Amino acid sequence: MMIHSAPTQEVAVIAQPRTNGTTDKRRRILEAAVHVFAARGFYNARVSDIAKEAGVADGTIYLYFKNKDDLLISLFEDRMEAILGRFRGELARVPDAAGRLRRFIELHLGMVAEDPTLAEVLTVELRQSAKFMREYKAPKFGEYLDLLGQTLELGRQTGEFRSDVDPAMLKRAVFGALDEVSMVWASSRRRPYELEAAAEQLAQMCTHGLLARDASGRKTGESP
Amino acid sequence: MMIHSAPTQEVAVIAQPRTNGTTDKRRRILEAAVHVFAARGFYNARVSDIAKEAGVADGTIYLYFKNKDDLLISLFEDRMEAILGRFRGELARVPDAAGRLRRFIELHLGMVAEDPTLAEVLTVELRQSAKFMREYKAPKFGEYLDLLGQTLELGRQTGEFRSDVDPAMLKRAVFGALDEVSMVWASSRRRPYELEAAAEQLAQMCTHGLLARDASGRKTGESP
Amino acid sequence: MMIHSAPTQEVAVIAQPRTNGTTDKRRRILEAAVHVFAARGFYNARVSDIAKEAGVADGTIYLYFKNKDDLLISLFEDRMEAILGRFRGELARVPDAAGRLRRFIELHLGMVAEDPTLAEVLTVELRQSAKFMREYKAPKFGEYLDLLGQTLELGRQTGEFRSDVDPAMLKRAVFGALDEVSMVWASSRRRPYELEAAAEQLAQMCTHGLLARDASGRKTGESP
Amino acid sequence: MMIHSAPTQEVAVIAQPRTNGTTDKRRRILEAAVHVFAARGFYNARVSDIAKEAGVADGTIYLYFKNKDDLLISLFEDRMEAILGRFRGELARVPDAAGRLRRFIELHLGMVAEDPTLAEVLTVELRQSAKFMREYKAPKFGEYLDLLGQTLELGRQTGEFRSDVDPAMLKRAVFGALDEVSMVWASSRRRPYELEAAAEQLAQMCTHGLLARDASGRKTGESP
DNA sequence: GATGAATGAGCGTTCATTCAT
DNA sequence: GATGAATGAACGCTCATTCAT
Repeated sequence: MMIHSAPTQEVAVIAQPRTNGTTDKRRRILEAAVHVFAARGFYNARVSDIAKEAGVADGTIYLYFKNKDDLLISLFEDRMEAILGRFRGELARVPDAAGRLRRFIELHLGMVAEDPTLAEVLTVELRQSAKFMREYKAPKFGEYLDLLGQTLELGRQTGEFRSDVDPAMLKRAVFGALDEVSMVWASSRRRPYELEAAAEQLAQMCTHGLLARDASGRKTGESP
Repeated sequence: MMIHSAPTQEVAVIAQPRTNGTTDKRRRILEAAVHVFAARGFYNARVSDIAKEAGVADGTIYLYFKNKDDLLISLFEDRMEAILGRFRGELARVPDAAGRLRRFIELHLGMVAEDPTLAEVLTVELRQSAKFMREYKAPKFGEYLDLLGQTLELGRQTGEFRSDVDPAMLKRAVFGALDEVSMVWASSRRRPYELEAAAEQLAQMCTHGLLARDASGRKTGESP
Repeated sequence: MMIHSAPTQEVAVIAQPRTNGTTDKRRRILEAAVHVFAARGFYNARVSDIAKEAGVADGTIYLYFKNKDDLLISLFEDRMEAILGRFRGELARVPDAAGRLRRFIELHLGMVAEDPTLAEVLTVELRQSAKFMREYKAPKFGEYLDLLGQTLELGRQTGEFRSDVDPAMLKRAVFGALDEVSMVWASSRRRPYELEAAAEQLAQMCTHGLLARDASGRKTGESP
Repeated sequence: MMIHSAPTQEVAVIAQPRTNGTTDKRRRILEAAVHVFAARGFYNARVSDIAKEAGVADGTIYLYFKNKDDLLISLFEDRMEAILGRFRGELARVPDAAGRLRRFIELHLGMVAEDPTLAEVLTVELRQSAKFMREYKAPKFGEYLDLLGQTLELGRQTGEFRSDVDPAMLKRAVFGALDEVSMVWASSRRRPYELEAAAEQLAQMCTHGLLARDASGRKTGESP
């Protein structure tokens, strides 16, 4: 298994082809926002703190983002964009649903291990955003969830998973499990468990728990 | 299965022995806080809104709670107290670990079905609290998680569950799954799935996924 | 002539029948706003300056007024209310249009002489308000202008004034003349002319200029 | 009478002898400033809006004007310069004071009819400027007023007007009347009166109201 | 000269908390 | 205990102005 999943190829090849000033400043602000939001939470984070950490003036932030809310949203979309790209590539390599589910779990927790700070923000602040901006639909996050949903649906249709699995609900359940495990790990100073081991256990639980047939080939009981 | 799990005994027996004014006012404030926090989120909720909804003056809130943070914390502790009592009673009736796990899942989602508003607050705002009050340890919430942890540990020790299950991590995973499923259900105007069905599926996934032996009695592979 | 037109009756009798706290604080804020707006202009006036001058906290202003704009508007309406009351009473005592026009001029300039600071604000800031709040209709100011308009219309209908006078336009002209004369007088440290003399001259110009017949009883030329 | 007083000669003769870039850019900025100040008012106008409308960069404005205030001041001086030239030429053709006064009124309102946008700015924003820049003396505006003042003084000295007319005050009154009538006309979407008719009425009122003798040759009463 | 990205001082407004009644 | 008017610290955001290119 590969938790510290080294960014496979594209990242290794070229980091930032063109570092034009604009992109750079925007990137620095987002980077700073991750740290400050992680450290203080969205509501307690001061825009001026982010500016200071990014090494720009307060006003500069408003050249790149509409307001504080937009900064958080952009952060989500920006990071999710990259994550989605990587996940799609990785999942495509795995043919069976159970394998994909396992890979997803490994990738998710691998990502958390790589960048705990980002994980904290994506994990904790996403919830509030659902509250404080009723209108924000987090499209990228929807796509992320759908990677899970599609995997579950695939397994259901191929008969790999039980016919009664409800992807719309279970994608939330699996995500919720990963998210909580991630948050606890990322938030606590002294890491309470190994993420690699966690990935293995969660993969076991999720895949075994959903399989249509057990190891002996016997059909598992489906809900009536 | 029993999602709309009617409060079994204690609540029915002693409703409110003494309705002294003080307790009543405190209760009304907490009640109002649930609604306002659910509707607007902790940070966007104004103390004066809670006061208005509770039918008391703004200042009165500070007679019962130290500050806004304390109001949220007290809300957690207060509700968790009741929940813990009920859960402990219910779980004690089930002898085996798998059955207890299933019962916990049913109770948790049943609780959400009973009081979605409360679920929204407990579910969403708990996350932020971890952020905004580093010091707050949420003792009752720890006890709640431990009900899960003890069940998992029980199963592990009796050999019902695989020997490698890590209760400290898995209690988080199970809780995360329940929490996310609850939040989505409680937050969306039109309920995206049935909570009863969700309980059944989650119980299946969690119990089957953790069992030491499959239905044929064969040992399931444990992680090396 | 009576420029320093002593407030005839009502004001002399009872100033403020009930000085309840609320009214008092609101009054002090409005009073302070007059001074600060007069001294610095609406846009350069800081809300905190007004608060300081009123002897209240910044936030207190927002208990009585929606925002800074509303403070200016309320100031207009409040002062105009009182002015309208006085003017209506005074004008009713004069039967002929020319006399009323003269009395209006005397009252207007008398008011300026009494409270130059208020005059400065009413005079200068009213213009901008028309600009910066397109929606604000300044109803009381409309009534004030109509006192002039009605006087002109009266004179036109009784034949006292020429039949071609256009009250809608001329009320603006007369007001504009008074306003400009007032503003210059109130704004300049060393008063450039006597307001009493100005009132006499303006009254002469306006009444003679509008009369249907000159002193010899001959009809004055009307515009074709 | 000639309200739509076509720019008599000079403008037709020399349009723009040299369109060197510098002058052109300055001109475009002033032009844009007129529109933006008229549309939003001085304080609500953003320098960047003016730059955009002028088709130049924000910084360019500061190559031609010291700051935003200076832009407004320069606008006044620039436009007044042209206006003064035209007015002086026109007034010189009229020998008697009453005729000149009438001509001034016609020219002023004619100017407003020609360029209402400019009128709005000159009219409304001039007031604030008196407030926000105590030091700005608006020399050209002073000259403009003096055209009126000199006319009144002329009439007084020749005995055409009553001997007690106070030019220093009355020039303000006449200007105020014209200004208010202009502002209302220029500001309201649907023009509330005809400017030509207004000019005629104001000319009547001002001249008749000031004449030393009425149509029958009888001396009008002077103030004691 | 021209640009426009960057700056940062400045201000309006909010709202948790206090305390005189 | 209960009130709610008053407080004032705190912060998001704007925009005139600068200056490196």
